[in-house]
Amino acid sequence: MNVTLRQLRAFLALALARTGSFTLAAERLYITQSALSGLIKEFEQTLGIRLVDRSTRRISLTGMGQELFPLVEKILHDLDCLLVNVAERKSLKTGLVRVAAPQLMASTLLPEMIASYHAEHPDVHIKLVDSAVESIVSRVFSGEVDFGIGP
Amino acid sequence: MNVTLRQLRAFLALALARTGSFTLAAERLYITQSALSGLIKEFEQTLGIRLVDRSTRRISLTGMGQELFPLVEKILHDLDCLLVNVAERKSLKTGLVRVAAPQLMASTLLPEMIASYHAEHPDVHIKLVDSAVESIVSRVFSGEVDFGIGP
DNA sequence: TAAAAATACTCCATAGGTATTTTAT
DNA sequence: ATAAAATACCTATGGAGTATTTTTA
Repeated sequence: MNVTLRQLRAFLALALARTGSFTLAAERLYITQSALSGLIKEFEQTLGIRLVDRSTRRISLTGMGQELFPLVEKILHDLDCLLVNVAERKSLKTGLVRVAAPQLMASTLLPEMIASYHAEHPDVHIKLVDSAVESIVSRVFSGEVDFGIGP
Repeated sequence: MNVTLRQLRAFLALALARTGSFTLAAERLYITQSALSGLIKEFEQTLGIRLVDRSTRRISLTGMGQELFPLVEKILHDLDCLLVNVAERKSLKTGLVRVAAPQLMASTLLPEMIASYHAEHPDVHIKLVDSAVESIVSRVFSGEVDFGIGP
């Protein structure tokens, strides 16, 4: 058997559960005690070493379990950071950007710029708002547009 | 769907495959091209972003794929280090240790020491080799024992 | 047109749940 | 005696393979 992320997350939840209980840790993972028991058993078998001392009243990590805990925590933390990072970067590549510009500019310079930008970032939609020069700033401040272009 | 280690390893193998081919990368993972294709597809769907530009002649990572690559590599590297580490520590907690000692010591001091050590490390077996004082060193050098104790 | 990726489909392994048994206090 | 972990068993999901289709240089 190979180590899986599910096993690592199970171990981490168990190690973090200050209550020291399979049942409690399982609830936090939204799985049953039975499933958590199985995951920890798998993990221990894969490593070939016992990580948790069980008793019916309270559980605690073995020496090896305590050594492993911060390392596993770091790996999962790194992974979660990576996933969040991707999600954030992705959000920069999609969505809607609203631009206020004077009508002359909106009909001459901008279409070409928008077209080339669209080629690079096809999932970003751009909404052009024709504005009198003197109202551009107020539209930005009001939040009606994301930014404005003026002379 | 959740990210899995298999998906991460698949992505890493593909990114590392300088040949730029699903088929080749799949072989290194000892899975079929079909399975690798599925894993990458899953991974991309989970992240909601494309990581690999495919063509029938050559594949390459997208911008996001290139950013992700070193991060994924690090996480998997950390994990593999952790597993090796456990294996090494485990080997310190099992196995056989051979000790050469003079008969007097072997029958007086050592039994108690061995007993208390055994309580801590039940999987380490200790073999006592009675030796004349003058032969202890040579037994160590010959590799017949792991270490010797003498006056 | 040929080489490579994607897909359809099938089978089996495994994950997780429920119900029950075992264990330790 | 009781509370908690382990286990037995069942079902459903998913992973990987084979065979086929689609794609693009």
